Amino acid sequence: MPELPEVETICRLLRQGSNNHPTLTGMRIRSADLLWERTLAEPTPLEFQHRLPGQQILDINRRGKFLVFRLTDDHLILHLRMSGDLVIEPQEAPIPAHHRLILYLQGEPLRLAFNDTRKFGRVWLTAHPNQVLGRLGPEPLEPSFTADHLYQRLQRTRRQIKPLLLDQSFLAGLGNIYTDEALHLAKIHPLTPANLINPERAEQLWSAIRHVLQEGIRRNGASIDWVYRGGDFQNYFRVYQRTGQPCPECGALIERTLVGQRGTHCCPVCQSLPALNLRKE
DNA sequence: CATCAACCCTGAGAGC
DNA sequence: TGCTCTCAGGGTTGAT
Repeated sequence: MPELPEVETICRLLRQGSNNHPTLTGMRIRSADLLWERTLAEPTPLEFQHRLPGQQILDINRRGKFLVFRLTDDHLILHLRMSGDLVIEPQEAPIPAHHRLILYLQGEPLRLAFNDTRKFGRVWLTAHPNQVLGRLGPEPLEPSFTADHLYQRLQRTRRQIKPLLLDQSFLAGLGNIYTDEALHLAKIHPLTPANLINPERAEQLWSAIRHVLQEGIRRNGASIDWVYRGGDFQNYFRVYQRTGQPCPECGALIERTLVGQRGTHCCPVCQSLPALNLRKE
């Protein structure tokens, strides 16, 4: 479940380097080893092998939950989906289970590996990154994403707020964890129709979204289930995976329901639905 | 336009 | 112990 904060954490690690490895920026890709073909969304494996070697990594950025490597001629774009991770390791190390794509680097005895247990992750090599990223909604942490901007967008639809926030074309970067956390912080029920959220509540939601994302980044993301990347935001969840435990605000027991086929955690007291049945016309 | 189900996958956990 | 079953999860696609 890498969401925006987890992808941002990985992005910074690759860009800035760590005790164990230097920055990837400026390095050249020597060769690629594609171990699971379906990981590659485009182009064909043959063209990928032909085009990638020799290209230099000019820049590493994040857009929504996508990692974007700007290369000499192309953009290398990765989506980690459920279980993906990127690791830098010695080029001669044994190849762990679930490695799907390995990029060997020039001039350093290192490789960059895409590990993805569930095989949902995808990689694109393209000269036209907008064809992959173009439908994404605004970046929630950008200054241009204001509370009023959010309110205006909420007004345009009657969709339930939780599935709407998960829709990457509405807003880029939220997944199940941070959506549940943000809705609880803003005291909004996940089924609330978006256009019933007034400017005041919209501002609370805007603030909550940015707060949980910034906290997630500050804690280096959340490590849950079998995916561990060193983050500890999971220790600060207010509702996510806390079914039956007390709400940090009011002490009522957190409930788990399904909303748009997604496991959803919320406080039955803090997050109440507007009285829809009283609405006329 | 909004909602829903199926699909892609694996491993963890439950039930037997 | 070891088998089988169910389920979670993001995003895409197609149906209602």
